[in-house]
Amino acid sequence: MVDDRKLDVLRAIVEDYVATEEPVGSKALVERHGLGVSPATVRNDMAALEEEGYIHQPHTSAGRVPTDKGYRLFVDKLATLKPMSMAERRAISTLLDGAVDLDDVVQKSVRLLSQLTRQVAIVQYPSLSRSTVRHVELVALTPTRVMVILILSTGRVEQRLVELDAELADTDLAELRAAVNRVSAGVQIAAAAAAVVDLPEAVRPEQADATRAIATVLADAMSDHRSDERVAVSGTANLARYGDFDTAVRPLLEALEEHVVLLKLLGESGVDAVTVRIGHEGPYSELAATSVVATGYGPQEFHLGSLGVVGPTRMDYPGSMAAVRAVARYVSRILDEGNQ
Amino acid sequence: MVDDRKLDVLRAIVEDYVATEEPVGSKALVERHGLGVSPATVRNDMAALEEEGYIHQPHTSAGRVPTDKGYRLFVDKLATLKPMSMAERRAISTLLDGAVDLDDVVQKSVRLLSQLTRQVAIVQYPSLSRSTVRHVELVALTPTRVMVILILSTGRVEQRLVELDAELADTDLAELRAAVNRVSAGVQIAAAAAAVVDLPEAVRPEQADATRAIATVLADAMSDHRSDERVAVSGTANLARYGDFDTAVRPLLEALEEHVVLLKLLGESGVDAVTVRIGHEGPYSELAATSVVATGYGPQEFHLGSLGVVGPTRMDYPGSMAAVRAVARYVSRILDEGNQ
DNA sequence: GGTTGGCACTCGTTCGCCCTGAGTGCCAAC
DNA sequence: GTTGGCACTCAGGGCGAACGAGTGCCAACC
Repeated sequence: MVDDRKLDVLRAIVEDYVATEEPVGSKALVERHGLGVSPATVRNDMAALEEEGYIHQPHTSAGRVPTDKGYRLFVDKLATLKPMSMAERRAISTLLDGAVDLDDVVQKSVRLLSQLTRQVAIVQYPSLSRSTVRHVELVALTPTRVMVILILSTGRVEQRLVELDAELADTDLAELRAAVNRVSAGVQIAAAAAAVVDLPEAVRPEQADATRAIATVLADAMSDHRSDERVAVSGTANLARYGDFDTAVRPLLEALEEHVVLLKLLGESGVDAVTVRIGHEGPYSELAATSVVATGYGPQEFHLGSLGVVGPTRMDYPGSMAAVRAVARYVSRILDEGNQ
Repeated sequence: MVDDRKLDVLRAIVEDYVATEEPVGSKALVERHGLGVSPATVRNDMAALEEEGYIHQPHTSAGRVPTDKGYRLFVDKLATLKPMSMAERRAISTLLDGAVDLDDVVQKSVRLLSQLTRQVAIVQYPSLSRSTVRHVELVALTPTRVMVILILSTGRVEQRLVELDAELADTDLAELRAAVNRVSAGVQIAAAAAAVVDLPEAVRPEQADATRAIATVLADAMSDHRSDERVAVSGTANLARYGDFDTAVRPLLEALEEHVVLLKLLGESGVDAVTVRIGHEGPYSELAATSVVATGYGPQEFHLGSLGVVGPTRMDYPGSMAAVRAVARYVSRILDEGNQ
């Protein structure tokens, strides 16, 4: 049975442990929080909490430390989001409003998030596969060299260089450009890729070769999942505050190099729903000492990407959750504005 | 006086210390390197080397450790570049030949460099300010919304969105596009920016407003030094091998977050000239324990950007220098090919 | 029945101690 | 100039004692 006071005790333990990084004992607990009961009572509660697996004693003569299960209960039942201070809100909006392009938005958000939370922040670039094609531009750099530029609804731009076997007249290029845009503008990227590869059959024979070359590259760019894996990371210096280097910092540093791993960590939480993954709950056993606080972002509740922070299980969940949500909302808003 | 044998002794000390991370004594030295003299002789030389400041004794009963000055002498006089193995060469060329665009080249090189050297690798994106304009594309997304795309000689693409006060006809846009390209194609970016701002006066009055808006944005993008500061970093996990966390790892992690700092670290060594900055020789006193091995890259000896590695002063200089040079050459070659 | 104060007990941490051994500097001999 | 010998230094490791934070349990209390 977990009654109210036991929850209070758990909350106090989590808060103290997060603040001090040291196992917390019954006496310190009643002193620092106005629990209104004696240390002995708290000890009884602690024994019960330990029995049920919410806290744990590193060794007999030490205080208690929350377990992953304990943090989970804390997050689910106890954590009320810390409201962002006015100054913080202002910092977010002025910083992000000044962003000039998509890259800039991502860079600035990730930086901001790491500063707000003093954790490692991760922001995924808006997913390529979920966006639609806004425009395709073909630019002849030389008569046999065409730069293909793909502009997506998110503001993302991809470019590729194509070498042609034969020269392509400007008028042909213009025709081709029109044709490509006809079948792909406004269309989801995967569908556009499919439509584009069918193009060569629809054009005049003398354009077929060039069209085929360009269509191939374009389809390739549209289905290039490499760019789906782009993420920005900031705040690795905050890892320096970690206690145990080998079990906590090193695996995390390694994970941060692997963008695929990062994306899996972030997961796919819905827009406006902050997900918390605590220690072993995550997919990687090496990261059993780290937690992830993440959420999705995108205009109109449409999931375009994820962002979040990673840190030690012993982290400030309420604060991180609030910051993650606040930044995600601003990013969503900005993407929305750029898109109208 | 530093004679040949003393240099041999210094080289042996550096090599052993780099390998073992422990102060090296006279006995171990004669055993592991065929110096052909007795430990006592080596001790005399060591005393002399210490006198002259090339090596240093952490405490009385310990072996010797090279000083920054010692590493400097080692690098200047002693380090012959370790030739890359055939396998390494092949890895470099196959990896980098597979790169699809500029971003990809940079990402892959930085990754490669960190793997080859097992250090933190840094690659600066080709400098915006040194490139020329290859093409400017104007795309009307809506009648009052124009996407400006700037394609540079390095393959870099910048894009900006412009909102117009009034609608702009397609024919006007085409005219404007032609005019912009006329004054800026092939021109160094700073000059192009200047030329573009003069455009509004050359066009028909009814286009002037739109032209002005577009020219402003374009000039802004051309002179945007923010993007000059872009760098890619990889291999931070290698920091985990560092000994002292607080004096070595933390300041470096912090520096890695500050791209401006990184660029200053990389410096501006000439293409094909590998520069080594050892410990305190660098501009930041907090980074007194780290060295930088860097070089410039760019086609035809033309400096477009820098790349290099940072690591502890106790690092494998010959290996790092060779890897840095090899990667820089490949990158230069690729940029050159893309440009012909 | 839950709460409290008291008390014996546990055990990780810290400190001081000694010892060991790697490495040195110096000197006399070659 | 090189070498072997030798006394000296001193960081690091191992050991044991003292310390103290924190506990569990029990009897008393409300």
